[in-house]
Amino acid sequence: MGGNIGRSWNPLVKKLSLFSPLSDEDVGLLNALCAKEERFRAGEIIAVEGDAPRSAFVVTHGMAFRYRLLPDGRRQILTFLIPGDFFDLHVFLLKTMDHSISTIGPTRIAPVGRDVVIDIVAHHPRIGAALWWSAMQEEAMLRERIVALGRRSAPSCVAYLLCELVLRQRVIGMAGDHAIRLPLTQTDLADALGLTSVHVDRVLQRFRRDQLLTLEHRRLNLRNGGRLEAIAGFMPNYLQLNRTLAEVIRYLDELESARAGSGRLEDA
Amino acid sequence: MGGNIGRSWNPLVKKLSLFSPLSDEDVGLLNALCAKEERFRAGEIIAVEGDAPRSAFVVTHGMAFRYRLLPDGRRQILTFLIPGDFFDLHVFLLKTMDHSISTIGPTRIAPVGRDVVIDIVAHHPRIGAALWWSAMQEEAMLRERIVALGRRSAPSCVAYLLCELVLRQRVIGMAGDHAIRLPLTQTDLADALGLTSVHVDRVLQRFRRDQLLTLEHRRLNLRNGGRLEAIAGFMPNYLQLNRTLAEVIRYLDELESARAGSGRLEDA
DNA sequence: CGAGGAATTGAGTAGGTTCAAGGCCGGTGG
DNA sequence: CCACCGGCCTTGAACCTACTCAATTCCTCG
Repeated sequence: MGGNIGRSWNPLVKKLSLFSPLSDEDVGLLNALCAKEERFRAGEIIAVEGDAPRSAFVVTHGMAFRYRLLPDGRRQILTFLIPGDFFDLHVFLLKTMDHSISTIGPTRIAPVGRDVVIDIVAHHPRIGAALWWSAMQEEAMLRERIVALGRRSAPSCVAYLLCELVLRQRVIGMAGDHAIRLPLTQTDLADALGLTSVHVDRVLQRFRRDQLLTLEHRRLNLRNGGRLEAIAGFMPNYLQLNRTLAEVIRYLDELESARAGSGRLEDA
Repeated sequence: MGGNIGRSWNPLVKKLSLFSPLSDEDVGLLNALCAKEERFRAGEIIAVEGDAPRSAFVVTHGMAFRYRLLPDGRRQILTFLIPGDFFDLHVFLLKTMDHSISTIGPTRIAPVGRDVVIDIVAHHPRIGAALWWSAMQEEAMLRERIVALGRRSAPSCVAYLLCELVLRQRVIGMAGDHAIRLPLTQTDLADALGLTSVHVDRVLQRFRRDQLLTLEHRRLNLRNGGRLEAIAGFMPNYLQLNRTLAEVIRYLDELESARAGSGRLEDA
């Protein structure tokens, strides 16, 4: 599955491979990137709203989330970041962060300087394409969240978020078929879904009563994933996990030829 | 007001200039792009969820929106697209649309083929950078919407959306200080904010009673914009309209040198 | 073993929905 | 120019989902 150079399993490689066929060199580079990880303890704030962004990041272990705090102290969690997520690539374009980032449990994150990003995109088009695809995926998740917050009931929202987290962890090989790590507190779930922790609790209780899932020791066990997806109205296609190799290759070839023709290529 | 080729005012140029200093050649190219516009009548569907995306687009006149329909017929509007918005640049990366796009009033949109996009990015780094920045801006708007839907009251939501639309139109020179075109129906607003048209109506009535705004002939008049922003908790910084020339230039120079050094550059 | 955050419970409340009906345009055709 | 039509806005009353507040229990970690 993921492995390579050393002996290590690398969620970033695993994720990007889904989209783009990576060369051994590519894989080596990604492993090297992830090797320079920094450790953060639980609940540590990595980036603060208003700061200038410093670098891009790759999550290698643990979990983090983007969030905004409102003046009255309420919090809205925007996205969860799990191992394999390579984010804030646009670091040099934005002047200030419009949100903060914090860890959930103990987490390891590898900062990636802008020069490295530039090098990757310049010399490793397959990684570049895969990163771009992964940014599209994150944007699609934002849209999906808007649909959930806007038009779904609380049970449906909760179910949807759990389904998304399960699928994302499955993709990077971190999920058994029926269980994932879920270090989230009910308050975290609530803040991600625009609900109250009290209400999230009641929803989860009902899910348990209905034999849909169990939660214990920071693990989520799915007892009836199908039914949960039905409640969520979960349509995983928005994660765009259905790429075919042929198309990717064709795209990359186009990149190459355009590059030969002139100079640079690729972009948002 | 709308014209093109020759001497005309171009909302795309206006918008991108905010970020990146464009050469005359750049401007010419953008004008040419916008000249090949197609006309759509009110309520016409431009792209359907599930389809393969065909090309990128620039809105030149009118207004459109991205949306999703749920199985039960409910609708969630994701973003509004106004003149100057250049969107779906990632067209070649995604296999299927995860949402649909439709016009509101009569609207003109210029399709931009992938080869043109590639050419722009390859030969016009300033436009490329500006487009990338504009994509970041769209993503920031998605995040802001999540915050609104998740943690703000209905009046606050409505006020926020109006403030955003006013500011966006102002940026492209389509707003007087106190009035903008607003061809949206109350149902549209409701579907964008996860509310009911009935409730949106009551909120707007209250705004009018409080002398905050008036709505007539598809125009929104602000009577007390400051107070409206206060109700919205509107912090326009997320639109990243505060770039300074120096930074942009520095970034572009880096693009140039990296390009010289190798081949391509730039990316998601 | 103790402490503090997290989960749970209950009762009362409120913001927003639902349903249904009526009124107001603006556009269209005679 | 007027009458008609359909979509949109407006209104009211009943309802319900999810919130608030506060107290209690449960865990987990030190």
